[in-house]
Amino acid sequence: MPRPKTNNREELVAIAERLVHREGYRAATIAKLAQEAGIPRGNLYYYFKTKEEIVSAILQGRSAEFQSVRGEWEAETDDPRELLLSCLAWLDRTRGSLAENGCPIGSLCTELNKHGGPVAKRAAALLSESLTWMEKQFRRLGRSRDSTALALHLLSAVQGIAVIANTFDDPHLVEVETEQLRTWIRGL
Amino acid sequence: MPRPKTNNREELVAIAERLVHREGYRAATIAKLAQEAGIPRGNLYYYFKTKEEIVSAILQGRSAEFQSVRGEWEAETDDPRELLLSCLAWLDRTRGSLAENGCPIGSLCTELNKHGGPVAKRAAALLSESLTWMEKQFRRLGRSRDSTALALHLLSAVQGIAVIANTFDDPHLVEVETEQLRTWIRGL
DNA sequence: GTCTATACGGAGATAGAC
DNA sequence: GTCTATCTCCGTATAGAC
Repeated sequence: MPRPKTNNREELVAIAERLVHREGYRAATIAKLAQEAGIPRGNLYYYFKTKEEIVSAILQGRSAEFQSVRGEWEAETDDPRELLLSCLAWLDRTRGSLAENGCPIGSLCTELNKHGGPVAKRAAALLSESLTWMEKQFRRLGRSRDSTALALHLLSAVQGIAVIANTFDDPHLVEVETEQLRTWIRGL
Repeated sequence: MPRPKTNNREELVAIAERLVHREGYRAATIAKLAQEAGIPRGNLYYYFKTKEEIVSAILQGRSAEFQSVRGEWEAETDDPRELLLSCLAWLDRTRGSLAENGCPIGSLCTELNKHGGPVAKRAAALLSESLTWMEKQFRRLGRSRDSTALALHLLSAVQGIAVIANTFDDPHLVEVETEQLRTWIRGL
């Protein structure tokens, strides 16, 4: 019998998600995670065999989350231009978080690529999903010739402004850049 | 008498620069640095009191390096558009390094901002210098009204493509994005 | 399932001989 | 100036009582 299931694992992943976003993979230690969850260190190893397994669970959660968000946009409109603008609106709404801790995927990719290992590829796959989605919208906009390049430009801009806004700790920069990107998308 | 001065300190900074670029601040340990330099761990503390002091020296070096590079561009031309294109040419030339290890400044900013501390601000100052320089060129191009936004867009694009190319370990992506940015600059 | 105790390695940093 | 030895703390992970 599964029972009400206090499902601690999911709660732990949620806490780890925030912790890793705030401090990065290396700095987000097992000790800190256990402390924030209010459980002893050793207990975590009942749910996760290794630290990498935790980050793996986080990435899986993020992937589902983004898929869900894109699903919501697509439920509202079918127009590719509107979909890309929805993406920009989302970027603008998350500016506070971006300025405070950077992009939860991008900063993780940057860190994990230096550290190496198999998790790095899983993180990269998340960005790849975004890229593919954007590419599809540009194609549907009639830009099948340069859809790859346009998607690259957009994802690049999103990741770039996340780095800059985080570096200068200034959410307003996201607003400014979003407005420029909006104008660009509208003019295509 | 200063003497021929084997000036080990500068050599150590150069080695640390590469190590930190390759592995990041936290992963670039004193032990690895000492090993790559071929000296014992404890010896490093004769030249640098703390690890932060090493990164501080690296940042100082990078700042001088970028100033020097911009100086070279300005020695070749006075035209602001050409100067911005020089910047893009440099971006394109460094694509191998960017794909392999990311932007040496941007990735450091991302990491140090999470770790906090006074060095984070010194790293941010480096990006600020680039931003100011770009802004100046856009102003001289006759775009004084939106020079700040345009500079933000350019620096953002540079940082963004560095993240993406590094994530996918693909220098070609830098070429593609550079070409788009070139077209953008030419059309201004 | 939950917790305590601890193994074991590696981090930054210091003391002091040479 | 250079090197060895070592201190102290913290990292992941495990063993095993309850």
